[in-house]
Amino acid sequence: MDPTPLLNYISRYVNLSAEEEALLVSKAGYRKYLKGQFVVQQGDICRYENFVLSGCLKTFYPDPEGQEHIVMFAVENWWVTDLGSFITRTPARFNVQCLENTELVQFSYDTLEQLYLDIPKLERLFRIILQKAYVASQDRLVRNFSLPARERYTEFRRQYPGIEQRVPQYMIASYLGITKEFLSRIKNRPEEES
Amino acid sequence: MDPTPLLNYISRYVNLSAEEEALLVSKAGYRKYLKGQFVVQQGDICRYENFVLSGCLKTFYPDPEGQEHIVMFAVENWWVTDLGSFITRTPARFNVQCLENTELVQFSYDTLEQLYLDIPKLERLFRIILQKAYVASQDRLVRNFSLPARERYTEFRRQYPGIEQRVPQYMIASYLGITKEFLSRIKNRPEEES
DNA sequence: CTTTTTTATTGACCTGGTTCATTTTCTCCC
DNA sequence: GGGAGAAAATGAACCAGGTCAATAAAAAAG
Repeated sequence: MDPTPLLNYISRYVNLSAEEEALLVSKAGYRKYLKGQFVVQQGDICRYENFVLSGCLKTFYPDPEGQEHIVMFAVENWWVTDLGSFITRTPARFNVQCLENTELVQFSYDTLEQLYLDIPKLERLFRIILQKAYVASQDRLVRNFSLPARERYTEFRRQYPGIEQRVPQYMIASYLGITKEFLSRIKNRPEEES
Repeated sequence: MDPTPLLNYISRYVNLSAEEEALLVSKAGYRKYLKGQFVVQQGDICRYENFVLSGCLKTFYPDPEGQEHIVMFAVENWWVTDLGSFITRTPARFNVQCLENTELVQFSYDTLEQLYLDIPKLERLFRIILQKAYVASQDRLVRNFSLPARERYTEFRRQYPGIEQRVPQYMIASYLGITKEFLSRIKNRPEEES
């Protein structure tokens, strides 16, 4: 595998020495998945924090009535895992599935904990990443409360310009929290202006 | 001020030496607010990360139509700030207002950045706190998508048993993303069973 | 190219939750 | 205690978005 994308990504937040980079890479796992394969399966304990080198994945959750709700998409340079399961060693509530053939860098729980001790800068790295992720999650919550579906869709396209071309429309509807039928109507009955 | 609650809280996640604790406390600000006062005001740059020693606050956001949406409540032992504003030094999108007389421990941006350098364990502390906050935020997102209002309300009472007694009902409705009228109906038309 | 399967569109009807207006109940302060 | 303002309850009309069912279009398989 080529760890360059991961190291480039990290260097945006902290400066690792050459030795630290080497250590990190030596502890990193690498795995290829085919389209359709599950990286995390609901009910299992989620073993890895995953960095996406290439490909595209969805994190989703079947609700009590069996409807699938997509929590997030992940593409190149994103982290993806069931964080709740990963940090508490409890059964995953989400599934993570590949929507394309995908290459991941993987860090197991124990490896990552050891890396935090060996390279304290990683604490800083993940602190910063998590700050951003938390703010993004709050933003999304706010949008879901205060914007109607049509505007959430517009917002989605602004924020994830690439993804709409890569995933089917019914998954975008699920991400937005509406039905595929309603999203179809939104697209085909464009904004009647006053 | 008595920093004991803060130190107790921190000790749940990392072990600080006596010197580190002393340094932390020496850098901590302390401030009392009266019921109704604003700790963060939308449009200002949010200057502090705040730890609640006593009292109760709401973080809220007026949507384009002027409706108030409550993003979170904070009580004793919670952190509260507009994190997006705080970390990026940009105007706050949220307001944070006291619902009771409130005592806060405050860390300014520069102070906290310096503390991260002086006490690297704080990177770990906040990394762990943010992991939990992020997971909680994702959970809430999922609940908002997949549960009807009545069950979200039940869930809210399970998760925040104290708060319902401390804040007016219309604020809980706002937190749940429904109107005060509808919450009133939910409470007074109890779950018709089959 | 043709068949099969997966996605997307469209229509008719339905419902959870909103809006607005009115009334009742709670607080709390003089 | 009594009165004023805030909070909660209630009723009636309404709407954003959902459900179900039936095509149509596109993609994948052969």
